[in-house]
Amino acid sequence: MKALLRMLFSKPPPAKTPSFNPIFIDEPQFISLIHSSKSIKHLQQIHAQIILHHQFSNSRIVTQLISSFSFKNNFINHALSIFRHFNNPNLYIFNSLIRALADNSYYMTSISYFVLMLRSNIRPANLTFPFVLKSTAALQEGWLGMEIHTQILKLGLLCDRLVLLHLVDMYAKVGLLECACQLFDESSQWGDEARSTLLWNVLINGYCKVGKWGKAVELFEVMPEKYGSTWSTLINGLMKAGEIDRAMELWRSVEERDVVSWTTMINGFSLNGQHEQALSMFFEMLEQGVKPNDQTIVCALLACAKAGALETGTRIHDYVLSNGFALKKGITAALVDMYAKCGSIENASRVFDMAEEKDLRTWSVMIWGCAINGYLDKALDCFNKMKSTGIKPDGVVFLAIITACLHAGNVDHGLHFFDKMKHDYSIEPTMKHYAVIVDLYGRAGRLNQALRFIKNMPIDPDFVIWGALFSACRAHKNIQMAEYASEKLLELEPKHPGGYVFLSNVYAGAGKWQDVERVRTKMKNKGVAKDPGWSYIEIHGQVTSFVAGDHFHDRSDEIHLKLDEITKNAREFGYTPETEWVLHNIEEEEKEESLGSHSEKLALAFALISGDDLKVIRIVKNLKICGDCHSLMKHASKMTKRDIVVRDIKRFHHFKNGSCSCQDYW
DNA sequence: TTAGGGTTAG
Repeated sequence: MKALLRMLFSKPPPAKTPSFNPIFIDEPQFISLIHSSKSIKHLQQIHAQIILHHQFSNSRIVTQLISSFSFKNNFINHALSIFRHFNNPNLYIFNSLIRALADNSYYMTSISYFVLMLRSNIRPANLTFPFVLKSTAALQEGWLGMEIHTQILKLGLLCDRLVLLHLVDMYAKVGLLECACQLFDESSQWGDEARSTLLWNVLINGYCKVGKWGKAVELFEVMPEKYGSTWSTLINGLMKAGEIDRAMELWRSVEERDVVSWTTMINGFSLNGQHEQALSMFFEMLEQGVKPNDQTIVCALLACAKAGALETGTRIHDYVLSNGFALKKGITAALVDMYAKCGSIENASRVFDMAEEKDLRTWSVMIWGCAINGYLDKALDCFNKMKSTGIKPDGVVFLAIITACLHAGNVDHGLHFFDKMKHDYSIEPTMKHYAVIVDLYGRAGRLNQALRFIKNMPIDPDFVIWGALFSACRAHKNIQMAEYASEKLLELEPKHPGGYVFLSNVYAGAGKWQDVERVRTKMKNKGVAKDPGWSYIEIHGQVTSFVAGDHFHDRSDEIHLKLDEITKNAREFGYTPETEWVLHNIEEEEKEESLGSHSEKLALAFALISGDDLKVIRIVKNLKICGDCHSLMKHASKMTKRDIVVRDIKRFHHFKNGSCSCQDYW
């Protein structure tokens, strides 16, 4: 093979006289060359040779070429261009293109080539349908699925077990479970061979995906032979439905727990916000001698990222390095994400810089990391570098870069990128993009512009949009506009606690206690409960969570004593509790007490009594940090001479020597 | 046979 490659690339045949060709390469040689090609450049050279050797109408070779190009991300256009230059494409050429498009998420285009195939009077075969159905499922187009079903019937291909499998899968994925069930029942006519365990699996998966896990359990129980993955599917379904205990019970009953079932549990705990359990499950798995795969590592790192568990994340990073895991794109992106979300942008950058392969997602997590940590310049630098490597930014990258502008308070830059995305890249903004722009205007106090922007949006503003305007009104004390926004919020989601909490916050801020009471009563009458605030802290690799007013911790008394001490000392440095952040109409002293038990403060006190050697105290909070806690953290960082890092729902606050990286703008 | 499968996933 090496000799053949050398022969090919060192002495290409003269381009102008292709008929005179001293080196003859036959079909099997070309095919094995394509299979062994390592880079895109290599493939392009082989493509050139195919043309020079007049082999461009050889469908066996071209089929291989199309699939090879499609395996490399971002090169699907090469596959398309090869297809377009092929005269009279046959079944194989069509199949390989349809597959290439479906595999690269170009679902619509793959369907359109399927249609073209039919119009060109080329009869689809069994191997055409798995990919066409995959695209249909992804597009969520049930009617299209039915049309294709008819085609399959006409061609008599329903008895093909994989065609049947994909058809049932498609119906389950587009939510037409009755059709899936009917097909499943009818399939018994072809015997057990056709009705494979996988077919059961697909149906059970379908039920889980629409949240009908009860039905899934029923099917599972009557299933003749239980396949490993079915357990995982079901456990995953139960976890997604929040049925943690049932999932655990089922998982315990699995005799041979494989990597996938462990990963499902780890991921399931994480999905339910139980990151501590997710991580202890991961370490239990290691203790039991089960080797994690890339996906397990990604899930475990994700749990660290969510809980802000830097120490544990670093431990997993060490594990990855010493156990021969290749730093492929998935793990790299997860590591960068973990370090960035744990507030360690230095380590995130280090992993990122060392990564051999950087895809859109790797760049994307890095830019997000810069954004939430408040490094606009670094985010911009990454954005430009990414473009120079030829990767085109997508909507998510633009969202990250605009968010970076938001946290840096740079309105003009943010608006510039928003326009650039629309006009230069033809990316249609999503609700999230609009929300960031509203936030951008709102935080800068440009409330009228924000409102005008919302009114001119081409899509109907959702809860988040009005919420962003609302927060801005609150910060800039515009009660009239806040009331308007809150009306919109309550219209959209009358059961969502956010709308009520927002409104009572505004009234409380303005001292309008009667109005606060009115909102609170309304909230109670409608049975709406406020989201509890919680915080995570990791000390010596152990994650602990606190909720506001928490007295459940073993060392609760000590924690509260320590907190009193910090507050007292802070007062001597000029800290006064900012009671406007309390909702209730209560006496000043009580208000102070209510503020005093916010979960991030409890976490801080816990860190101070248990981690003498902690140089940096890292806290993760599920809501936005309140002004009072923000103020106390600043004082605490100065008094204790320790850095305090708080990640709230929006961004990072790095407190150092009495000031915060957000410059009090958040 | 020029080529098709499910489970965990940011």
